[in-house]
Order: sequence, then C-alpha cells, then structure tokens
Amino acid sequence: MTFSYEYERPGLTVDCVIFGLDLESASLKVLLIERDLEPFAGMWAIPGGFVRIEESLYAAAARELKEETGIEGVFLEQLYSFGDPKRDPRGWVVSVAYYALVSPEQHPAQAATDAREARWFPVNQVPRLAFDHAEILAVALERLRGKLTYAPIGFELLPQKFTIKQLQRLYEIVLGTKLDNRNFRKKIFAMGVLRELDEIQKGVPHRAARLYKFDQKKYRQLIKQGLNFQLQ
Amino acid sequence: MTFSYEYERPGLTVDCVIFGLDLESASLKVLLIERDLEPFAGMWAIPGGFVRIEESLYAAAARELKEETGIEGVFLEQLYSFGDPKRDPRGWVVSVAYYALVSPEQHPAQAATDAREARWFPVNQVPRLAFDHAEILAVALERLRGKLTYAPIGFELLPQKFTIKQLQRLYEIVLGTKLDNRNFRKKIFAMGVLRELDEIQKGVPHRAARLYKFDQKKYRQLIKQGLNFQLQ
DNA sequence: CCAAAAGTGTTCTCCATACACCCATGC
DNA sequence: GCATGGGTGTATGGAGAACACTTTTGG
Repeated sequence: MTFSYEYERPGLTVDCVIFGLDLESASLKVLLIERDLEPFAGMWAIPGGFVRIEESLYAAAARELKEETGIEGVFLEQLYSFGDPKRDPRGWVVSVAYYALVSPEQHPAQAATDAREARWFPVNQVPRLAFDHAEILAVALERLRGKLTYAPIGFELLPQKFTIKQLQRLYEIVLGTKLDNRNFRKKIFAMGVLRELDEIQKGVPHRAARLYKFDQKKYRQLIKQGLNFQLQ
Repeated sequence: MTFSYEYERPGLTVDCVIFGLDLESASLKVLLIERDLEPFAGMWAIPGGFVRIEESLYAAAARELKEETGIEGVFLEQLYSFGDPKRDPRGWVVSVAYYALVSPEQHPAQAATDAREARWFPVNQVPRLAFDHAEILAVALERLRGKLTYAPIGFELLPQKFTIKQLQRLYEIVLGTKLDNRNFRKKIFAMGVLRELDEIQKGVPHRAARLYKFDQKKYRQLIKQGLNFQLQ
C-alpha cells in the first residue's frame, strides 16, 4: 500500500433499499424514485447519491434517505458494496448499499430533490431499474429474509404498537410461508421480548386485539446471556 | 444523483482478513504483514491495497491477496466497507474488506511486495494494528463465527482430505465450545455432505482415522431442495 | 502390553408441529 | 344474533443432549 494519490479514484455513492410492509395488501414493498437526471432519466431507481468528503458511509446513507424520501430515524444497516467497473455509464462509481426498514403508514411516499416522484412498489412487481439496482434489490431481499429468522428486525417494519397477528403476518409475507397462529404465539411469547400494553386495537369491525411493544431492554439482556432469537 | 465529477472522490482500497486454522496449536490464526511504508511503517496490518480502475472489488481483493501473501484460489468473500473519514491519516480512503479462509499448512507465511514480513498470529494474540484494522478483524471474526453455524465454510479451513475429528476440532476452536464427538458425528453424517475416502491418516502414533472429503455436489443438491446446513 | 486416539448406541428430554373450538366485539 | 377475526391447549414425533466403553494401531 502506497500513497493514495498515485491511484485513480472512483466516485463513491450510497444507495438505500427501503423496505416497507403493507399489511392491507399483504405485501412487502420497496420505495423507489423516478430519476429526473441522466443517466437513466425517467427510470425507476433505488434512492441514493454521492458520499461527501468528511462524511461516514452511514451518515451519507442516512442523509440521502432523508433528502430523497423524507424518512429518518429508522433502522438502517450496511448491506454490500457494488463495484463492477461497468455498473455506471458515467465511469467508475462504486456504491455502498444500505437497507432501511420502515412502516409505510408512517412514511407515505414523498417527492424528493432530484427525483420526479417516489412510490412504493411490491417487491415482486418492480419496474426495470436503473444501474445495477435490480441486483442490489435482490441482495437486499435475500439479506432481509435471512436476517429476519435470527434477529428481531421484523419489529422495525411494524408500527411501535402492534398485534401478534400483525407480527405473524409480517413473517408470513416476508418469508412467503404460512405459520400456525398458536405455535407462533407460543414461540414469540416464550422469547420474552414483547411487552404487553394496556391498550387494544381501535376501529376494527370485530373483536379488537391486544397491542404489544418490542422490549429492547429485555432483548439486549437475552443476547448478553447468550440466548438467541430464532424463529422458524 | 448528479454527475460524479462534481464530487470529491475517496481513495478506494481492499483489505483481506486471512484466516487459517492451526490444528497443532489448536488455534485460529490470522495472516498479518509488517508494513514497510508510511503511514504506520513497521506496524502490523491486514494485507490490502488500492483498487485499480477497471477492476472489480472481488478482483482487487484476489489480486492483493496473491501479491501480498502468494495465496490464491481460496474462499474469498466480501465482508463490510469501512469509511470513517478519519480512518486513514493520508486523507479520505474508503476500504472494502474481504475475508479469506485457507489451510495454513498449504500456505506458509511468505514475504510480500510492500511488507517486511508476513506472519500468522493467533486471533486472540494479535499485536496493535495499523489503521482501523483491529475493528475490521473483529467484524471478520464475528462473521466467520456466525456463518460457520449455518453455512459449510468450515471445510475451507481444512486440507481437502480430513478426519472427522479435525472437522470437530475446527468447530471447537472457532466457536470456542466443546462438542460431544458422538453427537457431532451423527449430525455431520446425517447432513450427507461428506464423501468417505478409501484412505486413512498417515504417520500418527495411534490408530489412524478415516479420511473424508467435502462433497460440493451433494451440498448444492441439498440447498436446492431447501434443506439447510445447521450446526449447533 | 501400553498409550492414545478412533469409533460406536441408547435413553431421555424438550421443542416443533399438527390440529379445532370458544370468545369478544362491531354492526 | 351474526360475522369476523382474537385467542387458547394438548397430543405426538423427532431431534438434540447426555453419557462410557471397545477397537485399533504404533511404539
């Protein structure tokens, strides 16, 4: 390794795959923006942009997320870096991809800086995407499905207060399986990471379900003790 | 996202955390190089270097691995990208870290381009490292331990032909646990990813153990069928 | 023949699964 | 009172964990 100025430098971007859960349509969605600028103007893409100097990768991802979609304060984790020399027609641009988990009702699609429009698409009905964004989305989906079974990140896709049935549907939708409600309840309660609230659902035309919260404190204690969250 | 030349560009490096298993000393080791150049000259570091234009990230990692240690043709996978603006005293340098798995007897430490020396260190006895390499190593270790339990990457750390006991020791060493040999055998055989060879160990002062090979074909069939490798 | 590691079965416990009915509420 | 989803218990099978002795080989 020698001094860096002897070497060509790539452009560096971050891209944020934003997942949201739509319980009504029972589908996992991804937030895309319609590009306003070349290259790929008019095409749909994962929101993202160039990293600024003196900015960490995480900070850049969080900034782009906010600038392009208005979303902030959500789960955001690095996914993978994409550096195929041909991935960007403008030249050598490496992208560090992140993925975010939000509950869409709290984050309606919102127009953005350099995009015409932002819109939620079901993950299995996305249009053709700019750059290598189809590949990035595929990697993100795989990560989400994998991580969901051994880490309690599912809660990030739900409102703070949720019913057990909603949590179960979340797993069914993302993993594409059917789960037995009795067994699911047993398992999720046995983990001891839910705090039962004194509230129930409002505005449903049938018996209202009890609401729960994810208990981060209890979860942290559990991992310290070496126990691991494992669903399915 | 606009044209890239409006933005500052970072230096881009790859770093390769190289893990090797030493069955004799029953320890997991990492291959480090002693830096010959500033910054951090004389200090130990993870091998790595700048990515060249027109080169994919994987290709850069594989090239650096070969140039700096002579190792090639081994398991090599992207780990994580590190972009803290202060991580390199020379300025803004982002690093995409990879990790490699090798069997050290097949890869004795070997001097390299811009290093004084290369040496294997037990992972819990590494010297102070240059840059943020201690953090990179920690992330790599965590990944290795995590992945070992659900993916058959352990074989990459052993010679092609190995005994069941060696495989068991591998898991014990990396995961830091003790395993029951009868249960371990049952489980590993039940997976059906080992091919029994007509050979036995040579040169041991006691009963020689049968040798096995990892059967990649069978493994691929199994994942196609949806079965998953799960140990512990 | 002795040291050292290889190799082998059984029991028990617990967790995952399968499965069907009553309950509470809004309309 | 009825439709709709909420909420509950039990029986069974299978996998993981615990556990100790015999076999083989080289020296």
